[in-house]
Amino acid sequence: MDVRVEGQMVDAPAEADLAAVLRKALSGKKFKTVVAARAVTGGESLLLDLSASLPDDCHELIPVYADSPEGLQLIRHSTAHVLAAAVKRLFPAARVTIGPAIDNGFYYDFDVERPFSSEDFPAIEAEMQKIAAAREPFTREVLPRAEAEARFRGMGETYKAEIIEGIDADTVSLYTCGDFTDLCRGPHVPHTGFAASAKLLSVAGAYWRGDEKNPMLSRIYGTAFADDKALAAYLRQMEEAKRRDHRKLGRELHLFTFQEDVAPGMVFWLPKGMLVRAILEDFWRKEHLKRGYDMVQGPQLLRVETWQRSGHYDHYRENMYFTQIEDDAYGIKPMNCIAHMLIYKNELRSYRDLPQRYFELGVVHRHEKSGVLHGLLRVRQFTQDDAHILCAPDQLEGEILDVIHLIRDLMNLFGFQYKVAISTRPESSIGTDEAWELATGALIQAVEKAGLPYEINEGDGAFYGPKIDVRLLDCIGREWQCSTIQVDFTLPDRFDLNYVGQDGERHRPVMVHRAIMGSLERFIGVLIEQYAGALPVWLAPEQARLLTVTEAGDEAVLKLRDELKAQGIRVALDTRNEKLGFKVREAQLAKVPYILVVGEKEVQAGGANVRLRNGDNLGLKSGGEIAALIRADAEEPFKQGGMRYSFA
RNA sequence: GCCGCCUUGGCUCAGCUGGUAGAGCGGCUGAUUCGUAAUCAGCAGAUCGUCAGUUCAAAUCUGACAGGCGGCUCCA
Repeated sequence: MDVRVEGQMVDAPAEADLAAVLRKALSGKKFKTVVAARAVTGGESLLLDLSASLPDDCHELIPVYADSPEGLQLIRHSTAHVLAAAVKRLFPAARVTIGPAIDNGFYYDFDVERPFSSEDFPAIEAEMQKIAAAREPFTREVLPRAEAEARFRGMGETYKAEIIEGIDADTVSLYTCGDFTDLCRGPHVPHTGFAASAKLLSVAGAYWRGDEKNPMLSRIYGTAFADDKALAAYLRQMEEAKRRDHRKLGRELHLFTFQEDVAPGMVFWLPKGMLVRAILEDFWRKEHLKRGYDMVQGPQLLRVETWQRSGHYDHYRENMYFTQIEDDAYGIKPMNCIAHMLIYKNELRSYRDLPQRYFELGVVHRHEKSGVLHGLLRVRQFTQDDAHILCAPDQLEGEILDVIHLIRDLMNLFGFQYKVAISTRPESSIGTDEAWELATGALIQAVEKAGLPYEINEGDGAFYGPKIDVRLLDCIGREWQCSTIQVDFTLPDRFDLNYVGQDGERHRPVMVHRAIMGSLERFIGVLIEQYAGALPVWLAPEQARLLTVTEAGDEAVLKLRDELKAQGIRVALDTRNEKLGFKVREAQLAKVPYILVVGEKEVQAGGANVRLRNGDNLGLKSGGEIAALIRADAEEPFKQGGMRYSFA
């Protein structure tokens, strides 16, 4: 039969394996880098081992190369097997569990008496190298389920046996490389030689099947590439990413600090960081006013009875801080919604008043478990750009759409890549089926109307309603939730919110909880990493720094400073008795966008020599020109989007 | 909260198998007036996270606690 391979037709004998077919079409050099192949039959293509025999109705074979994304995933998955094989040789008592490929690498979880530490890596890596050098073939066998289960039980591999119990099929496949056999769906690379460019990265505890109630396993993370060069490049890139870490940059740029012994998980904003925050807040308040929100502010402490009524006391107590004042118990707010509802309830509302959109930069406290704190990205006290929209049911979709547009505009302003997910009804939840259906439908319709790609997270919604979540990435690719939109039919009920409809009857409003930046702390943290500390000019705490060459420039520089300040430019002076190179270096490391040098020439001509933080030199410019330049630069990001910000 | 690792001056880090601490940057003082990523010199600054224990002797060993880092779980 004839099979197409990369454009050429190959005659494939019956019962040929994929490797034999590919070898006919590809040069020897090329063939060596093939790790698997996709067999195209009819409309679909199946990823198969090279040792698999050619499916009957296959008319095309697509080779999967080692350095392709799919090939890398296979290499990493196979390398996880090699890791497990090495561990079993060195620690025969270890029981294996699962070991998948993940983004940028793989992991394998083991049940061991003594958890692994990174000190075990050299020995394990050496053993892996030995296995790789032996180029052991990965061989596949298919067994009836019961037989496979018995075999793993016989080996004492109880976790594997447990996995097989859960598999809904008559047969399962096993893969063997050297002396190690693992339950695995496959496919795998042809031999262990493809696991040669691997490195173990870290150890971690992980619960069996991700459940806190299950035993803690010892997980080893690693990564693997097609060759050593690619591996080295990746490791260098990771080093580079660490330089963007907002915790490091926050310290170096004097933006914020933590005093762990005084207030763990709570930020001390330093003057420069607070200035960034203040600008961001100012912009954001104005944007909300433009979009029809009203600013409100509720109290920080509410009496405990209120939290009991809202359900927070039952469902959220472990995350709350409480305090006792005289004879009364108070809870510090972990959310802003209750106060906003009480503000709504302060007056009798008509359908004509809807929607009511209450906006608050609300400071909330949540007692997060100690192990989860992470710089600005996970804290215990944070400020939400929170709003609660109370509307009639038929206004719901339009309101959600407006919120999505606001999210889109903000993300575009900063050039963030983001992921959207819709979370549906969880098992333990309250409310009627109709309400859930209506709310979920409204969310999906709105997201589709806005043209955003999204995924569905089944059963991941809040207990009172479904939600849209938007996640941003930090510098090493971890996802952090920022925006969230939640539809809530329950709390308006619990607090007996009403509006008088056209019919003169009382009706229940729907509440949309939404935050766009999510938490200002987290958002600024991601922002710092996104820009590697070099914030856009409109947010830069110090937009320009004037440097003198000698003290002969002192007088001129003061005049220039005042001129720029009068134009609303945030400008600082460096008239220290240091060499120019030293001052330029410090300004550049401080990521000041405009470095303005005043020496003898500039004193004569008036103005300053303009250097940008990327090293470009724009030459001599007058004070007026410089101010115009900086303002134009500050306004640049706002040109495309639907937003404006006036620089007063 | 759970698992592993870590915790030495403001920052980054040395300190080997136990004999009561070092450097660079930064700070201060002085000299230098020097044109686009580091001018030179001097000085100050740490009971080595906390509390116990082992020891003649602990930054170094043991334990508990606190905090941090990487994960798990959770979440904005």
